[in-house]
Amino acid sequence: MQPPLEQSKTSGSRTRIPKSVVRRLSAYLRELQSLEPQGTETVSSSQLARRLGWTDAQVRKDFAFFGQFGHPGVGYRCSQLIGEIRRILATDQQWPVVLVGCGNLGQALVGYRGFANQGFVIIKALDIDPEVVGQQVGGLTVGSFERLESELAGSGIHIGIVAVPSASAQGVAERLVAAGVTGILNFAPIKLNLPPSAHVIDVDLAMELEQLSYAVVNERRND
Amino acid sequence: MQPPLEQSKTSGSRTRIPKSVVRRLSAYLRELQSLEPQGTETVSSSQLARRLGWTDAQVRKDFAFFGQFGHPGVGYRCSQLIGEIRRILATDQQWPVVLVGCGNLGQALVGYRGFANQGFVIIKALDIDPEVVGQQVGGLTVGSFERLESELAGSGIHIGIVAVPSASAQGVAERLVAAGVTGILNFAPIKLNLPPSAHVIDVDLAMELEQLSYAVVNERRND
DNA sequence: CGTGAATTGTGAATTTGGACACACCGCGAT
DNA sequence: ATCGCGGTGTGTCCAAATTCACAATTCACG
Repeated sequence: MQPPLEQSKTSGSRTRIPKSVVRRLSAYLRELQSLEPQGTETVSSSQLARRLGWTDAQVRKDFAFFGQFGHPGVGYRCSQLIGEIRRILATDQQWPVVLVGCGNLGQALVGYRGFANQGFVIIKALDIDPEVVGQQVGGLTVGSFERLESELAGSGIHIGIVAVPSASAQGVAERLVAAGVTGILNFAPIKLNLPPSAHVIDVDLAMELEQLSYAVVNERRND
Repeated sequence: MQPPLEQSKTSGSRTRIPKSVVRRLSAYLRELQSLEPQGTETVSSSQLARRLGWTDAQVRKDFAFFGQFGHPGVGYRCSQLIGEIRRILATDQQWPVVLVGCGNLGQALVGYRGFANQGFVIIKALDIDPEVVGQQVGGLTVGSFERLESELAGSGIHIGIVAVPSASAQGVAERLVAAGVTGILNFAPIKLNLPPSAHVIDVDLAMELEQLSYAVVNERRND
């Protein structure tokens, strides 16, 4: 039994938090956000679990990583829990985001309502193509990627979205990181090679379809 | 030691295959596809591992689920391995796909080159909005979702993409399943409730950004 | 044709993440 | 005020997945 040094869950719990837990946190948040407008005041771990297809213990364990949000005998108060999760995910603040690449996908992302709902606002859209620079996309004027550094100066932007062709993605990402972006959402189907200070999340849509085709062909009860 | 009953890895290995393995298979495929054009004939498990940030043992174990594709002392022949993986993922064939929802995102998806590269072709684009039905989107004429069943009749479509607002997603998905679609790529940020015969993969873009904001705020060495 | 270097495939060990079960806690009803 | 029910937080256990380590195999080269 170690002495209870600085291990009080409620503040800075230093037990490494698995990626999968943080991922589920987002899922809980979505579920709560769809529950609250229906007038649901409180929700129990087993209700949440049933809706998401997991176990109640899982739900409670996940929350326990970050503190004690529940009320024994009652469950979790939706609005409070939403607040807690947003605080954990750091979406209780607005995140300005830069988008690089205003092709089909990029343009769609600028107009995507789901981002703003969760606190992410694309405030800069950049492209390398002179034909595109200067045009209006969803209320934004496309800036020049070549002037990235000056475009970002003082903007407080730490998150960037890469929606450029595979061939350009690595270079774009490096330049973003050099300009102070530490989180990158990458839509190019290649593995970015960046310093460990940079956080990358890949969204490979073809990969998702591959998972589907595999699942469809191998009809089994293993989901 | 059990007798070698129908367990010859090479054909129908009946050891349940973890989802995560199939996911990595897609990643290997991308990496190989970017390697081959560079003239790389063979690749070793440790090379692949280094590029993807995993361990060599992991790479070999993953492949071992499906058979023995390697050549001791040599490694894996890229073109052969690509073929094997595509066969496993069932992307050695063309998959016709139906898209429902031709808003910003939907339109971008129709024009997305990455799909066709991996064998997925959106051959039907549908929408519920009479304003949109009949318009041209990336070479396709938008059809009416209301006529879903007749649109899909005899098309051999088993994969559908749901790119509609959250409120309509559940209904759309149910109707797709009823029309014979067994694999659904869902962009709506809600949990679809479907019979277990249906395979669903969720792509929640705001969730991905949440993972990023969490990572950016909690700068740790835990990725 | 034999030897050495390289690399696979895989059993064993280790780590990680998830399920179970239960003590404890509040609230509501009587 | 007390009792019982519903529900959380968590120690313990179990399963799954990752890493380790090594025998077996192939190719290159002399």
